[in-house]
Formats: sequence, C-alpha cells, structure tokens
Amino acid sequence: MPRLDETLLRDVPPFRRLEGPEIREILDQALPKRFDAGAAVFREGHPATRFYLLLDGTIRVMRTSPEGEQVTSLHIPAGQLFGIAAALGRETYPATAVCAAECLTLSWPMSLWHVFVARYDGFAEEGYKTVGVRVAEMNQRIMDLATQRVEQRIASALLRLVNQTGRKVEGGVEIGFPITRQDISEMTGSTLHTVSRLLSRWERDGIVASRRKHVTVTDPHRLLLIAEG
Amino acid sequence: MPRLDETLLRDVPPFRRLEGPEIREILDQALPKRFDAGAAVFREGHPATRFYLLLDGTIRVMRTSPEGEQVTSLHIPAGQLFGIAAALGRETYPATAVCAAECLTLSWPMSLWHVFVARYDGFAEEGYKTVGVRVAEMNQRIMDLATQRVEQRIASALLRLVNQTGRKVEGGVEIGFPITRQDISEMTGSTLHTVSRLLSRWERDGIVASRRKHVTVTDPHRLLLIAEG
DNA sequence: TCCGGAGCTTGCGGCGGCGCAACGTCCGGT
DNA sequence: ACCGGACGTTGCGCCGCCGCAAGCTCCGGA
Repeated sequence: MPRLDETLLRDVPPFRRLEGPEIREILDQALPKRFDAGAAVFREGHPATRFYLLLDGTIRVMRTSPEGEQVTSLHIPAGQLFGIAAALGRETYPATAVCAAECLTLSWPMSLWHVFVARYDGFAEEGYKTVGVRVAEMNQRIMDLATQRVEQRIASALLRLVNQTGRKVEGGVEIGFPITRQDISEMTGSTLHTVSRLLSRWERDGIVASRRKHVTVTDPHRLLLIAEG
Repeated sequence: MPRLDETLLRDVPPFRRLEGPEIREILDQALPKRFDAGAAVFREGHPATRFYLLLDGTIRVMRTSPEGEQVTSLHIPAGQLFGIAAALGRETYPATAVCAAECLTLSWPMSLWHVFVARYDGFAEEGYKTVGVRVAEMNQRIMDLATQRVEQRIASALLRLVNQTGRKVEGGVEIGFPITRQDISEMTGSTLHTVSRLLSRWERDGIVASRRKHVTVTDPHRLLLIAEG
C-alpha cells in the first residue's frame, strides 16, 4: 500500500498546527476507505470502534425513530472529524452516518483518540470545538422545530446546506450532493409532499431551481427573508 | 468564610474517584453561591468565565429565538456539572441557565477546567460523559419534535421530568420543582393552551394531578402508553 | 429500445393544534 | 382583608400541514 500523501491533512483544522513528521505519524496509522453513495459508515448503537475524518463527500447523520421514521440530525462537510464518540465519553455511536454522495474517509482506532489528544498540540481543542459546533447546530434545530413553521424550516435547511456544501453554478449556488425531497423532509420534520409543493412554488417565484436530486438556490436573499418569516 | 464540607462532593459523579486531599483542594478553590428561583446563573452569548456544579435545585437551560420566543433545551438535576463551555471549545455560553427553583451551586474559573482535566483521575471522562448525555438528550428532542405529535411530546416531557427530579408523594410521583403550563409548552414546542387542555383531560382520566405550579403523575404507565402513541 | 422503479407533482379532504377571547382561581403584598 | 397580578381553563373558528390518491418524468439496466 502506498503511503498517504501529507497534503491530505495539511489544511484540515484538527491537524493544522502540526508539523510534517507528526502528520506522517498520524497518516501511517490511518485507514483510508471509499464508500458508495447511500452506504453507512457506522450505525446507531453499534460499538464505537473507530473515529473518522471525511476527506471528500458529505455525511448525513441520521437516527431512526421507534416507529421506523428517519430523522436527519445534521450534515457533515468534507474536512471534518466525525464518529468521535470518545469525545462524548460514549462506547457506542449515537447516530448512523450515511454517505450522501461518494465519500472518502480516513479512520483510526478509537483508542488513539486519547493518544492524539495528549500528544498533538491543538488536536484536543479542535476536536472539542467540533463537538461544540455540532451542539450549537443541534440547539438551533431544536429552536427551529419548536418555533418555526415548515416553510421557514425548509428555507433555513436549504440555506444551511448551500453554505456548508454549495458550489457556484450559472444562475446560483447548488447544493453539493444529491438530495431528494424525501431527504429534505427528513431534515425538517415534514413530508415529501409539502417539500415538493414549496419547491414548486419557489421555482415559479424564481427563488430556487431544481432537477431530480439537484437543488440550486438562485435567490438566496429572498430565501433568507422566508427563513426569517 | 468557613471551609466547605467535603461530603458535598463525595457522591457527585465528576469527583467520585477522588480522595480526601484532592477534594479538599478542589473545594478550596470553589465559589459557593445561592440563587433565587427564576434567577439566571449565566446568559446565552456571554463570556464563559466560570463552570458550575449544581448542589441543589434544578436548572432550566433556555434559548431565546430572534422573535423573542423562549425554548427550553433541557433540565439539569442536582449533582451535575453545567456551564462547561470549555468542554465544547467555546468562549461563550451557548444557552441561558435559569433556576427553576432555589439553587445552590459551586463554581470555578473556566481556566481551571483544563487543570482539573489534566490533574484529577476520571474528571475528564465524567465531564465528557456529561456532554455525551446532553447531546443524546438533544438528539432525542430533535427526534420527538420531528416525528411525534404534541400530545406524545408533552407526555414524554412529563415522564422525563419525573424520572430526573421526581419525588414520591401520596398517590404518585411529583415533579421536583415548580412548573407552569407555559414552562411545559416551552419544553415541547407547543402553547400553554394546548398543555392546559391536555392536563385537564389527563386529570379527568386519572393519569395526572396538578395544582398551580405542581404536577404529579399518578399513572406513569398510561402516560407512557400515550408517549409511545 | 423498452421496461420498471425511483423520484417528483398536484388536487382534495380532514384535522390537530394554534390564536383569540373571556372568565375563573389562587397567592402574595401592604 | 383586600386587591392586583400571575396562573389556569375552556369554547370557538381557522388554517397549515398531512395523508391519500393518481399520474407524470426521468434514468438505468437488460
């Protein structure tokens, strides 16, 4: 197996403060892996044996209700750590990580988490900061679900995805991975019908454009106005 | 100022593994404080200068939406750490901590967090475990808000409060702090009217009993059936 | 090239829960 | 003992959103 290239980690926040030899050390212990779109990296409730870095793609963090309904907690863009159960003092993964598109990951045995934290400058801080950002995001979702109407929640969700993963295309910014009406409904506590109706209306109004599995925001400003009520 | 009694920390999880001298050391750096019901210990967005241990009472963790609506994220029972922004790599508190009843706290400068983590066996683990439990609880709330109807959410909320803070009284288990219909509505993303109507119905059905600011669950089993749909 | 299935759209009817409004009740302060 | 305010209850009407149903479009595989 060829050695992994050091540039992989150079610009990734958790490792940003490290020097070449340290990065080499970390890479030599990493297990690279490719996942197809739709594949699960790990599942809710399973033993948390490894933690991951997402090199490319987008991860969808999901949970399943007792009745079998899917709920998406958040999306993780490339460059971030995930599955870091050790940072939460947990022995099992709290949610399922599904690839929204083809994904490339590095992973390490969970036992190395504490080693990395002790050994590498800034790693602990960045790791816990990642947790903090996720917590803030979850808090925001709770607020939205509790106080906003569906229309506002869907507008917010689209804006968040565009900010996290968007790429410029002609006429707007496109969400950086394939996404269905059903997916959006699972992010917003809604139904695919309602999402479809709203996207149709917004398309008529020139706010978004969408093809099957692709959504482009063409007028972010007006979408923001909707999100804010 | 008299020295604080060591038994204060003996049975509190974050300090459970420590010996007398270590507990002495920690207590000598602690600032004890009493808060009236309704008082804020710290506020959302303010600099996170200290972290806290709740000795007695119940803390309500709240956020305010841009439109001024209050949302309660979770309740913290006695014996737990809170305001541990450092564990999330944050410089400001992510939410407001309000006393649901009279509260007694100990607190330490946030700079000591990293000292405690490095110095005291088990402290880091317990601290991050606390974060993990809160994250799990938030995840659960997101799921509930996204998939359950108001009736189920209110039933779940009552059961959770009873489990966390309940005390046996004749005829049932009473929630361990004063709580209004408005409070419950802010926990469940509902309105005080809906909560009132449901509590009235459940009271007729013999599932709960309530007086002003007091709620007793008299038939937890049936309430659980409602919570599960 | 055809077929099947996944994804998307749209109309219609129903209803859960909200908002308003009005009124009751309990408690604490002076 | 009284009064004011916070807390709680309940009826009514409305509407946002869901659930069902039917049909369309697009894409990939044999």
